[in-house]
Amino acid sequence: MSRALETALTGPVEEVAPNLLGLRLRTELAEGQTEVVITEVEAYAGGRDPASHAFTGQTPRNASMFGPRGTLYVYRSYGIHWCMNIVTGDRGDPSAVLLRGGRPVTGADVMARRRGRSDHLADGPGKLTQALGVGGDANGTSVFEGPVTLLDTAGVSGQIIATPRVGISKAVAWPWRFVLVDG
DNA sequence: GGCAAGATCCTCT
DNA sequence: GAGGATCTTGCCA
Repeated sequence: MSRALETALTGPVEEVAPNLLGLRLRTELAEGQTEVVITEVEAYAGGRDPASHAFTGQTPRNASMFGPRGTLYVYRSYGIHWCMNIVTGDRGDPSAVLLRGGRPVTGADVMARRRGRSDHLADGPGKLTQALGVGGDANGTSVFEGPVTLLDTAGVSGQIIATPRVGISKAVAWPWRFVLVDG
């Protein structure tokens, strides 16, 4: 694993979240290798964030958010989609970054097969997990060990903008959504 | 044991 | 632009 990557995940989640933009996320499964550049994230600050799933404390569902830094928290959204977070807090601190979107760089054909279409492969939380083949079995695994692996930046340049978060009903005004735009 | 809400996506009009 | 699909979790009785 890369010490630099672990350092990039260390600190207040709202400062760590933009660090993830431009990094690569890779899965290597039977269907083939797929890799995206992370272009959209949201910060969720666990116990001090009313919009976080961990705000009311630890439950069986969100237990992986209380794991060590780099743990994946994967949950089912609206009974249909999977959404993926990377834990950034120390063990016991459920701060995490929701991965909302990415740009395919490797294995776009594999993603298209998984998605059943060739456009909009990973431009949303549910689409990203589907394109990468990530599901509930990845919950609790570490991005430093796989099967979902966080990799260093591909040298992507761009501008980072902060906006309010999407799809939540609490603390909606906090500008904790970060987007990488071409620069 | 029942109920309400949810960090979404796709199709159709 | 609007609405339906679909199901798990957590809370309350």
